[in-house]
Parts: sequence; C-alpha cells; structure tokens
Amino acid sequence: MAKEQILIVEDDEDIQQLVSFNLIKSGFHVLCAGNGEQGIRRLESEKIDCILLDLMLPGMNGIEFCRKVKNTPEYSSIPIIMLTAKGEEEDIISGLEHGADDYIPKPFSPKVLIARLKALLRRKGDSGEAEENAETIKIHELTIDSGRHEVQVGDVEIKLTMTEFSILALLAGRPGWVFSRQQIIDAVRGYDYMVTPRAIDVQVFGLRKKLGTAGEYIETVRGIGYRFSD
Amino acid sequence: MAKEQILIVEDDEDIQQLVSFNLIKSGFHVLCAGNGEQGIRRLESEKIDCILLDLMLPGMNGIEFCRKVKNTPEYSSIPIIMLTAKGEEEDIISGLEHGADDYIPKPFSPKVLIARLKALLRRKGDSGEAEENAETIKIHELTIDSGRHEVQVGDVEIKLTMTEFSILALLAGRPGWVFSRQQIIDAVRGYDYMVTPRAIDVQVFGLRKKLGTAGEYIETVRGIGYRFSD
DNA sequence: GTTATTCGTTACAATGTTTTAACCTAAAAA
DNA sequence: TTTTTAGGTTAAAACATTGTAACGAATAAC
Repeated sequence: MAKEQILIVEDDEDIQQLVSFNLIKSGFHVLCAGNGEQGIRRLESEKIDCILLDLMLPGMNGIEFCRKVKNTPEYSSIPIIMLTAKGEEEDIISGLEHGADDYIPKPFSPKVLIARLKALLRRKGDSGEAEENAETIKIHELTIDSGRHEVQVGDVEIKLTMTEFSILALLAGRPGWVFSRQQIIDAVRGYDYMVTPRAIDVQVFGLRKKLGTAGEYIETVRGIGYRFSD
Repeated sequence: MAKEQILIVEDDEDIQQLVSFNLIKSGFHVLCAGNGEQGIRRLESEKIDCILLDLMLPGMNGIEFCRKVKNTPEYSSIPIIMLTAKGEEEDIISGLEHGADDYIPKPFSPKVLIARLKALLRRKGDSGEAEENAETIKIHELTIDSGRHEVQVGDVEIKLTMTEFSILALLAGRPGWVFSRQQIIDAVRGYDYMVTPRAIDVQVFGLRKKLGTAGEYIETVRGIGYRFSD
C-alpha cells in the first residue's frame, strides 16, 4: 500500500515538529499547516488520508475547521483526530459532535498517537473495502463466501489460494463485466504493486483448473482481459 | 424499540460527561452515578438496560458492585461493561468472573464504546429474555464458559491464560468464520493496542498445544488468518 | 527481593504461493 | 497462406507465510 499522507494542523512549532518526526519515522507522509486556512488549502492541493488537528488555533479555530471539512462532501470522509489540552472537554464534545473521529489528550506519547492513528486508518480501510464484499456471492453452481473464505462448486469445496480467491470474487462479483489484467492487479494487490500483467494469466489458469467445468465461466476477452460470464 | 437506558457508574466527571454525550448522540437514554451506592439506588428506581462501570471507584469498588448486581436476581440479567485502565488485568478477570459481560480498556474512543455497547445489547436482545445463558459455547467436545473463564475438552478442564481464552472464545463464537490477525488483536486487546500480528501465531500455537487433539479445530487460513472449524 | 507467569518479539526452517520467463498454440491481420 | 499477436501452459526461481523455539520485559505471586 502506498504511504498515507497525514495533515498536521497545529500552530505550536515544537509539537508540530515532534509529531511530524514521529509520523515520518513510522512511515507516513506528512504535511503541515499552522492554521485552519492553510489547512484547507493543503486539503485542496493534496490527497490527505487523515488529519491531526489541534483544537487551539489562531484564526479559524479547530471546531470550525472540523465543521468545514466534514461539511465538504469531497473531504468529509477524511478521518480527523483532535489533539486536545486538558480542560478542553467542552471542545472535545463539540468536536466529536462536528464529526471528528477520535481525540488524543495532551500530553500524549508518540506511541499512543501512532497507535491511534493506525487503528483509525485501519478501521477506515476495512469499511471502505467492505462495500465490495457482498458477503456471499452465488452464481451458477458456484458459492463464494467471503466471510469464511470458501468456494463451493455444487456441494464440493474447492481449496483456493488467497490470490485465486480474490480474483474469482472480483470477477464473479460483477458478472459480464470485463476486467483488464491491470485492474485485477490493482484490485487484488493494491495500486503501486508492480508485476507483469501476465502473472494474472497464470492465476487464471490455476483457477480454471481447480474449478473444473465451472472454470469455463471465466472467459477470456481477447485483447482486453477476463470476465465472469452471466 | 424504546430507547435503551444506560447507567454510567464513574467518578471522573470528565469521562462521565464525554461518555454520556456520546451515548446520547447515539440515541440512548443516560443515567449517571458517581459511586457504587448511588448506582444501586439508580437501579432500584429505574429500568436499566446496560451498565457502564468504572472499576476504580470511591467507596464500594467496581468488582464489588459487579458482584452485588449479578447476585441480585432482579438485576442479574443486566449486562455490564467494565471500563478499565491499563494494568488492571487482575480486576478484569475478577470482574468477568463476577459476571461482567465485556470490558473496554482505557483510553477508548467513543466509537469503540458505542460499537461494543450496541453489540452487547444486540446479543442480549437476540437470545431474548428466554435464554439467560448465551455465555457458554459448546462445540464439538469443547465447552467454553465465558462467565467463569473455563474451558473443558470432554470432561477435562484446560487451564488457559486470559489471552488464549479470549482468542478461543472469539473464534469458537463464530465457527467457520475467518478472523484476520488484526481483527483478533482488536477484539482481544482493544483497538489501539500495537503489536506484531505474529503475536497471534504464538498464542494460537500455545492454544493448540494445550487443547491437544481438539486444537486441530483451530484452522489456519493461509494469507488471511485463523478460524474455528464447524 | 526472588521466582513464576504471561506475553511480545525475533530468528530460523519448512512449507506454500506467486512471479517470471520460456515455449507452444490459436486467433486475427495482412 | 503467411505473419503477427495474444493467450495457454509449464517449470524454476523468487518470495511470503507459517510453525516453532528461545529470549526478554513486564507483571503478579511468593
């Protein structure tokens, strides 16, 4: 997976540096903004995966920033973690009310920060992909159960590897739709995964073999890619 | 369904407020008590659907409160979620032994709290008033008693550690379902607990060893995680 | 304080999976 | 028909995942 970009909106330079240092050390890309206006501008120009937001800001305050982000459809799904000082309970509540996803009370240890950040991104990631996961796909005599990672042809269970399973689930999830080899790679291994497209052919070959006659549902579209027949 | 009434027993006002706010936002009715005695009085005067209980309380402590509630037939079916600080593992076990239904380690995010609470109420709701004990899982020759933290293979009792027990209960609670290592960590240690996923392998190894032949029910799903066979 | 327990980490070997590259065949284009 | 191109098939190499043991830190029990 590509490095995630984190936007820090914080006016105190020391904290900004501290946080930024730790994030970079943990493998994130970091952008900084010293106030709300600058933060918004950063959002406009870059793809941000998560915002770390100090509530006490000069100019536009944290709550306002939070509201603005969450009210902009384009950014509303970006998770926000508030960094809050003691005695800002009022603001914490207000922030959560305006759509912030979590808060970390100051002083916080870098470890806690990283842990929470990762947890949040993980949760976002899960629910994001879950949309494609129609729990159980039934098509022709095939049953594809994502929850148990199991495929059946009729009543016979077929043992598939992770990649084979993912490809089958992808194709069968949209019968009739043609996927290019690159699309399959992107979906199954993530963008920025570098392989020869031909690797997919080998996977499809194995898949067809294991599925037996049902393997014929996986059709080759010459010059384009593969699809599952409907 | 009518709004569910939640009783918060917690002496720290900040936390009380924060939790209460989030519960209200999620559509619950909330009552608060600053200590155990007050909590009992609330129970007497109102119909409570779930109790959120801080273990560190002035006066009557959390465990005692827990015991009292669970020993009163009238209240014994009310689920209790403990809010526990780090380093209270002893108390967690003790609490679970005295009938608490779940625990959430501090610091917790409001979202996690809500999620767990809803999950618990759903479980209680499913089994209904009819079946009091949804706490014991029986599968194959295994008996897993969450209430008293005990596992038996046939008639032989197996001594498991907290973590091993939780993992087993999680997997066996949904046979056939595949859990990723990360899901197991989130469920067992709380969502922002940072460990290598491989720590789960080691736990599973120990678990299989202790369970003997029954350990074979814990299946490895290569590339994904583990599951309990059904 | 000392000892025992639990849990996370790391290292290594064993095993399984995925990619590559090669060659072969079938379909389209010339 | 011949040439070109895309896809099928296979084996070997590269890579990833898992089981397992050993170590160490943190905590609880003595």
